Amino acid sequence: MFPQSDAAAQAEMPLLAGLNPEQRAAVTLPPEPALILAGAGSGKTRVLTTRIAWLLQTGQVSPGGVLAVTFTNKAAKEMLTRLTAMLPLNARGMWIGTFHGLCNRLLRAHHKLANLPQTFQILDTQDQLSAIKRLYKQHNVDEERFPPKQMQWFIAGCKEDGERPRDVAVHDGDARRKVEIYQLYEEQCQREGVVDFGELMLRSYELLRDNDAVREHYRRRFRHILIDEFQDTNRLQYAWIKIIAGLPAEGGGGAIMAVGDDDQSIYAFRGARVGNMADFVREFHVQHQIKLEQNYRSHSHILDSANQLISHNKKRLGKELRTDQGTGEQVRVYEAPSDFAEAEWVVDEMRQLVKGEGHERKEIAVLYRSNAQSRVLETQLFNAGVPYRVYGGLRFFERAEVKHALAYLRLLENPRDDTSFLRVVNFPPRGIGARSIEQLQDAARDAGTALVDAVGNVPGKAGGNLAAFVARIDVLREQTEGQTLREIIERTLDDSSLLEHYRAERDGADRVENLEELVNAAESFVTQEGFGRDAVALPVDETAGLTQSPASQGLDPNAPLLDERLPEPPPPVDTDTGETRSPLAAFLTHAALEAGDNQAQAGQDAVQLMTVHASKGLEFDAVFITGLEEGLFPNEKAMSDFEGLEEERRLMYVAITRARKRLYLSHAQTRLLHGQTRYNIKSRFLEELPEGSLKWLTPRHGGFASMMPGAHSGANHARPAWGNSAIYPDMVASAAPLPPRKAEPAHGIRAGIKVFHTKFGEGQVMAVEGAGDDARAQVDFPRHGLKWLALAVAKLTVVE
DNA sequence: CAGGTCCCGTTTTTT
DNA sequence: ACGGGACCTG
Repeated sequence: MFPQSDAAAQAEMPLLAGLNPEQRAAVTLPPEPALILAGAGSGKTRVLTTRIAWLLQTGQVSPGGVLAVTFTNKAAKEMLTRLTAMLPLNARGMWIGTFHGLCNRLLRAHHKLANLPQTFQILDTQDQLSAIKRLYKQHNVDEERFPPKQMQWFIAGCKEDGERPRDVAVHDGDARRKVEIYQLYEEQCQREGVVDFGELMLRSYELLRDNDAVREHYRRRFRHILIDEFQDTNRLQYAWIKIIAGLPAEGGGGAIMAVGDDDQSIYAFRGARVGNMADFVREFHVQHQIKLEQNYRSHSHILDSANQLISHNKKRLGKELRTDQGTGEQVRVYEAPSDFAEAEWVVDEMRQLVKGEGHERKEIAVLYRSNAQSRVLETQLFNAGVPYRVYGGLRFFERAEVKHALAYLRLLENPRDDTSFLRVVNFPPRGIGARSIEQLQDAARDAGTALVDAVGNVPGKAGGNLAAFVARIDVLREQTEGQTLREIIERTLDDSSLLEHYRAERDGADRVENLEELVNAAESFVTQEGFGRDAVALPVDETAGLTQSPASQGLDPNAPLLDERLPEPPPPVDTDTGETRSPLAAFLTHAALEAGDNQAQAGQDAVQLMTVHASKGLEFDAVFITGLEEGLFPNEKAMSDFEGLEEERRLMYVAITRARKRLYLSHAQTRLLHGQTRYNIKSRFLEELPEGSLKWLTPRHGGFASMMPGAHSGANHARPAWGNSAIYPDMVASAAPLPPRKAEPAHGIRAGIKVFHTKFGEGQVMAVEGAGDDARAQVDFPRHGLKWLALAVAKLTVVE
């Protein structure tokens, strides 16, 4: 699109220096729909940010015309950081954020049109569940019949499909009841002025769908839309993109760039639809598809392994990673007799990496399929005195004491937030028991009001206590009026007696610390997000600016002069979080949309432990992928269908591509799971790797089908001697003593052997668990698939 | 209201 | 095995 030669373009565009041809092509695509297939480690974020910088620098767009959407706050922050490092620019006008963050921004700006109070609060998953449970009590819903968790899943699913209660197809009585509950839940949320995560998306989608002026306004404004991790979008998110961009058929569908990798799609279980990629190409008439296949991360033994593994998937858009970095080391594979021994081995290897080869601990990661696997590893690391860090678990803003404090703060903003009301009405305890609360809830239901408004209807002592609580909040609200965020929070912690309560508690020290940390978090929020500087923005009026024609609005001061006039960014909301409200309100939104770090002891040079899912997007010099066993990885629960297995394989692909220089793969013959020893055979994924890129640290034998020699007849394993000595004579010395073990099961069914079933025919035993009458075996029948069979019932004969 | 007991679930997770 | 939540009792 530029007439200059490459060299000339580069001279003028230092931004483009150092990009490979595909990357440069992607960055400089014309303003038309495009799909970038970005392989792992191919410089995706760099392309995205350089694209934006290039568009700005060449004057094709002003900051206000950019909409960039990510999934996580981390990714959004990263994009913004890199962008501001590239170009000195005012990031204010840019809309870079997560789907939910941007939706929040839209809804705040147009709260009236969206039929929400400006102070609407956001329910996180916990809050949502408690809201549902509360609803159940009010309407006598049977928790047994409609488990709240399931209901929550149902509601989230409906919203992800864009369905309101009236849109849900009903086939039977149970379904009708579920939809009724969904309806009641919606009414409750509306009454209380709260929205859940799904609602943020759906409500803003509907806002755009139902208001022509608003929709047209944003379509005109956002001249360039970029979407990261497109393979992870769900149905509603894609619909949202379509409505904000406009399809070509509707005269829209201009410069929209979707970046993604179908091979790294690992979130189908939470609604992600890889199919959106193909739909996008079709519906936006995509003419530009670019594959980024040059990998800048890993050596080629590692990449070859990843490529070969993923080639076993049938459903792919097709892509192969390559590198200039040389072959590097082979992938090391280890078979351990037990999960315990596997963990020991991991720790030994790590010591060698750190002490012997001078690797930093934080450059070493141990990945596993499920969180339960971290335990053994942690024990070993702890005993060996190796500093480690586990990802996952409760995040800062999800901790009980922090949520209590936030509940008080939310009541200051919105007294009708019943979820928050109930959370703290008697916490710390102030003599308001279940009885009083019940009375209050009944009164509120009868009057059709929020709890706070029904307090006057509760007679006697209970009513007095409740009134005292409400008065306390009211006084706090008045007294903190106009104070800084820090002052508000400190005062709230004191006046609520939360601090006092935890200080008096025996094990309350951590909680007190977290509450103090909350003050710090608020403080850094204020400085980082610029509150206190110019937080008091214009009044929010969603019609302002929409009725006027763009031409009458003048130019964006940041916009370069172009022959084309750019519409001014929409008036009201435009700080980083889209807030125009008080710092407190902004902070509460921040807390709800960004739950904070979930890793302990940050900063220290520690080995990193995490699930494969959590590792996506990260990279390390050395990576251990542990527990490569059938049933665990690929996980049996994910393997009910073909799609499930392919997703597991993509998960393995993600895991492999985390490693820069060294990759270790391991599996254990036995593993303690849910208090029982399970006998697992090694993962099929190990068989799907290129033999030449692997280095077996333990003797290799047999294939997928022939595990555990010596186990193919019932007679052999009556021997209590746990049998590696026969198979791996060289391992006896090095292997750690095994933990005490129960005697061998008498039924003679063990993982790896072939059995015959009168109905299903011949099959292979994948796993055995339980003992005595409870013993069951998972058998893979060629014609019938995986089955769990109770050994006391099923007639299985061992096939020689 | 605290403190004990029973029972359930236990793949992956962000917002 | 183990932790969290619901439920019951003193």
